[in-house]
Amino acid sequence: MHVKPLHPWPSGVAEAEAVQDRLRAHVELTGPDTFSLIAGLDVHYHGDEEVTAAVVVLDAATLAPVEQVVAHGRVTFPYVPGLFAFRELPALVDALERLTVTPDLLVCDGYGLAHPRGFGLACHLGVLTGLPALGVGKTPFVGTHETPGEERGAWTPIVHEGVTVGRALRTRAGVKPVYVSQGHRISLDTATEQVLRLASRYRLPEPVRHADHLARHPS
DNA sequence: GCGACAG
DNA sequence: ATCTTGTCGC
Repeated sequence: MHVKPLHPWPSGVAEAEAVQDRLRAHVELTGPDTFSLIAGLDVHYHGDEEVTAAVVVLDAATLAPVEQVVAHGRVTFPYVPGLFAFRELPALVDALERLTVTPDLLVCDGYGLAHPRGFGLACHLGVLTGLPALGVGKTPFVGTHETPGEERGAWTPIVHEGVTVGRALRTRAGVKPVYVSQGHRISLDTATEQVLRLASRYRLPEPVRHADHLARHPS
């Protein structure tokens, strides 16, 4: 599939923040509410600079894998909370460009709107591909939230600067919640619904689990 | 001012 | 992210 070029690529923190501030205007918070091909994305780190990015596309109805691709690369950007996307984006875009099918939803490992400047990895990937995208985080990042109820499906809003930017969602009874936020072309209700549907067996959505496995054990 | 801070 | 064993539970 085609992905918009990453250029201009920032060389430092200030430039990276400026890129986020500029691209944020392109984010759309509404979109389709059903999907047929769902992609999970993840990156695995080896040593200091080497990374493997993996994308796994699942049939939305059966969750059967349709296509799997990996891309190897080197990380150039330092880890700065809020600029995390600049570490993983090049390898993830390489992997996406190797797909022969075009998914209609990207499930990203990280945040979308729930980000210091409202433009996390899921927003960035959504804008570059033009596809609906959502982010699933494993630990709280920005904003405040109450602990959701212990039952599967329970959720509470994540509020940042007076605005709801995501939800803490319990995907399995008695297991730590996950943190869902919109990336691009999706409503918060639809993002929540998809994550809950994709995470009935495990805490994290199946597409992300498949991608994580593939990135660790490329075949 | 200081610490905390997606992966 | 990663460095790491056993253990509890389905």
